[in-house]
Amino acid sequence: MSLDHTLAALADPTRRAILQRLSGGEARVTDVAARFPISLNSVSKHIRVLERAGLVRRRVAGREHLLTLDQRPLDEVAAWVEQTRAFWSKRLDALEALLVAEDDHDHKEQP
Amino acid sequence: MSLDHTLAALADPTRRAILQRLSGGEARVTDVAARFPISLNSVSKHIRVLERAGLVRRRVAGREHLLTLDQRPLDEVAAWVEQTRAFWSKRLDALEALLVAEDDHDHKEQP
DNA sequence: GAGATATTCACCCGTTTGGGTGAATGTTGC
DNA sequence: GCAACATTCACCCAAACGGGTGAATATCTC
Repeated sequence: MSLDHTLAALADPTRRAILQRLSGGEARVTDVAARFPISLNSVSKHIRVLERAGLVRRRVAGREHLLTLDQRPLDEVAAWVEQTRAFWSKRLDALEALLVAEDDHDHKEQP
Repeated sequence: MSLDHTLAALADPTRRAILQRLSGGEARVTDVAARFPISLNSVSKHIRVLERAGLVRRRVAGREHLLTLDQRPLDEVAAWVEQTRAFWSKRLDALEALLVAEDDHDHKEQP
């Protein structure tokens, strides 16, 4: 499972901002870097992390590297989160049901 | 926004496994640690990371620390992922629509 | 009070991370 | 061919991470 790489990549605000920038369309490394106060080199490293996580794909055209998003790792994250959330909710619902049942019981005990 | 802490906490497989363990109900630190090949001390550190992210709450009862889940940070992650996914999809749908429109145009050009 | 139990605190260690700089590589355009 | 451009490579640095050990603290139990 590549959840590790994906979640780690998403855990950095600069990288999330890069993804947001790319959601506006294909862009070069330099274009992406222009919006950040850090060096082009650091942005390049962040992009590589996003690439390793599969969130960004690179198309080399001459001296330019065009970057686009890949949604699939995000789909995996969504699937994991929803599955986990559903499981936790079920537990909490069961607990609540149990408490309500006990409450009903109490009401019956006190006419 | 605490997305940073939450995503970083979730990016580690041991920590996700701890959460899974806790989804089975309240447990002590030692109980949680029993399932992992690493030291109790390391598990304790992972638990603290999960606490800092708000995913786990601790209730001290005498010498025992009882741990429970808190779903809210996971809800935040779900909200961010779904919002981002929706935005990306919209872009991709728009792109596809554009391509389809061009395709239609082509068809009209070739009777 | 003494010993066992549960947990954290204070360190040590090797690796990764996020930032930086300067040089190297490859491409474009004149 | 040469200068400008786009990007990465190869380093440096401080901080954080994930693991470990041993000691300290607090609580329970006898």
